Amino acid sequence: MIKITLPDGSVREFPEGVTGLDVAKSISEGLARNVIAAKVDDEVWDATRPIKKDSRIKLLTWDDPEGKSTFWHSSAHLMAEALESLYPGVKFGIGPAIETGFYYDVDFGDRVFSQEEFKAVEDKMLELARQKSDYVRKEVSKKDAIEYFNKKGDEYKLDLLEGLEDGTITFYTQGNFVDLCRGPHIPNTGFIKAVKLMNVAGAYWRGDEKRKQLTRIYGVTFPKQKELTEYLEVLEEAKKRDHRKLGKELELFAFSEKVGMGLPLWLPKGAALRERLENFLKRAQIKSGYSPVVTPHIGSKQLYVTSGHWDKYGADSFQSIKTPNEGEEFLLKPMNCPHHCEIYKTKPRSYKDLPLRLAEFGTVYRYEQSGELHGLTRVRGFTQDDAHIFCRPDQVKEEFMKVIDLVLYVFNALGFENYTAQISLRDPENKEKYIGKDEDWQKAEAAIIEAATEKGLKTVTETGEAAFYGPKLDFMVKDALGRQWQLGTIQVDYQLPQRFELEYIGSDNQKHRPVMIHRAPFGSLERFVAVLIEHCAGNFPLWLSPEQIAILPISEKFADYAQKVYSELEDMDIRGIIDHRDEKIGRKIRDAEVKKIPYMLIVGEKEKEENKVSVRKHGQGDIGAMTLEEFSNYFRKEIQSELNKN
RNA sequence: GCCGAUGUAGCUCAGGGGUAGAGUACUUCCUUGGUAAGGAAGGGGUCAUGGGUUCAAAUCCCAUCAUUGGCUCCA
Repeated sequence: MIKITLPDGSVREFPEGVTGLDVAKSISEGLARNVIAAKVDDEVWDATRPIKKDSRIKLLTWDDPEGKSTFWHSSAHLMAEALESLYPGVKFGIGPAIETGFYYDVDFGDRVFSQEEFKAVEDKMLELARQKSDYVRKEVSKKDAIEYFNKKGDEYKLDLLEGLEDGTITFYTQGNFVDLCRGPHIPNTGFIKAVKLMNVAGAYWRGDEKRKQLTRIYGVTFPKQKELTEYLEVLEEAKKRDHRKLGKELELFAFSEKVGMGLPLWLPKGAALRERLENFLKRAQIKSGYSPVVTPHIGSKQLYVTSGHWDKYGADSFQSIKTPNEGEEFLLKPMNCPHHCEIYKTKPRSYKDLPLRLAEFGTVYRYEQSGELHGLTRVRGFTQDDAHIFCRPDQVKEEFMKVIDLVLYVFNALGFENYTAQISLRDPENKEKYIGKDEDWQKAEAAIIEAATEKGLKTVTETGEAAFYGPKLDFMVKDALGRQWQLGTIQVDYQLPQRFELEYIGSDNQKHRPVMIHRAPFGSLERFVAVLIEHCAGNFPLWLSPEQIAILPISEKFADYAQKVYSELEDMDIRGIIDHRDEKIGRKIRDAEVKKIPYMLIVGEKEKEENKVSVRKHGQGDIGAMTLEEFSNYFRKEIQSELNKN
């Protein structure tokens, strides 16, 4: 007999070789039907795998994240089985579960697999699922495994096997499909009730550009049809929030083939929004001791040779601008830091001058690969809300924490609550990818981790994601379709000050080297606006709305009064439009609602007489008549509360 | 950059080897209407661009460009 400890702490005895499923059955039949896998001493196991020693176990169902991922991983196998039966001879790469769903990388040989064939594969998967084939785990020797895949002719599995130790290799079989797999899996295919293939894409084998490109098929499955339907509805909703769609509908920005790909054009309404964001941050930065500066859009090539960027990115950038003079070369600036370093150098600095915080909304240009461009989130020309803090080494942590405060202030004012802070450290295995001394890296990494911990940020740490000159902390936010984007960033840099030979005179009257902190709370205005659009589904906070009010005269008889209201509001710094069209009020209201204008002011006979406006709030309806004075107070109060959230 | 998909009116899209369609927006006229679409008429497209096949191409084929889903990349 062995002792099994359940999550509630209770201990039960079972014969050796008991399975998670057996344990579930001993609790209730209902639970047993829903058990997908079992967590045995922190490792997820098949629910049907015998347990041989005393263990803690937790039964996993669809409601557990690990249950879902097991379910989807098994679904990937099911899809592979379907593909193998429909397209004999296909070869398989890897087929993991992902955040929602799964994919499998498949080599179809010369055949092109397209979305047209999804239906057939889905049907086959459901047919196979209905057979309720068990997922059977089998330990195999490396020799036998190699022999099996040699015979099958699957070079990808053979490649994977090379990296595996003999004695740790397992196969899983369901129906006619055998796969090299660590597991775990759901008990049988019958759990899978709803199947939807999402899309196909190319993916390099092992993520290596130089290797063969496989066809990656994405799918998602559910234990109930209803859950699939709900999931698809959520996706539909997300599409409605897509900033590319809303940006066009709300006339915020546009792209032009003639201007060039990845170069956004800000339309009047988008520009208004952007300017408000800029002013908001500028004010906050002045309060926090930043000094605004302005630098040109190009810089001599020598500037970037000094900074090290030329070496690192020169070949993959917009190429240099030549002048009529022989040998004179300039680059469109891809970042503002080198310019700011030169500002630092314009005069000798004392330790008493530090920290020096130079801020600039600097527009930069980067040659992103064409396939990388994406709406406003990935463009070739964008404006960073950049600043560089030059400080003494002993000030790094404090400055870092102040920047975190500023970023959180911005996020709060705009209602971002779902973000994670990603700490990116260097990959200790690949030190040649980075410049600078080990000692500096260690100091910088420690400072970031400490600052983030002290501020109580929710963090994830990624090794190998650091910039080439230093570690960083990025604030990550998801877009409407669940794609993750980097917004604010804070980076510690010991390298540039060295390359530019920046110095300050310490209290000891000796020369010292300052540390530089790069930071951008928005990241880029472009990406920030994109994420903001999706975050609020185009219903911007009142203070940011490009058009805060729409004045809707009942008929053209009230055009004069409407104009008077408009001018008075303008004096109160409330902006908007008058709808002078020859349309009925119902129509004007509808159009203003569709344009997501926060307030509609309806003016007619009644209002003119009483010198009032009838106020209608977007998404809510009529909130009654007010004098302009009353409306203005109401309006200001709302803006106040928006900006003072927390 | 790579693999797949897409490109028809300002916008959303239907159609499809025999010379172009809807809704909406726009213009004009009628209507002066009180809280989410009043009525009528009209203008608007080298069917992304360049080649090829064909008596005939917007439609089929190829290339290019752009968009898009991913991959790789992201100072």
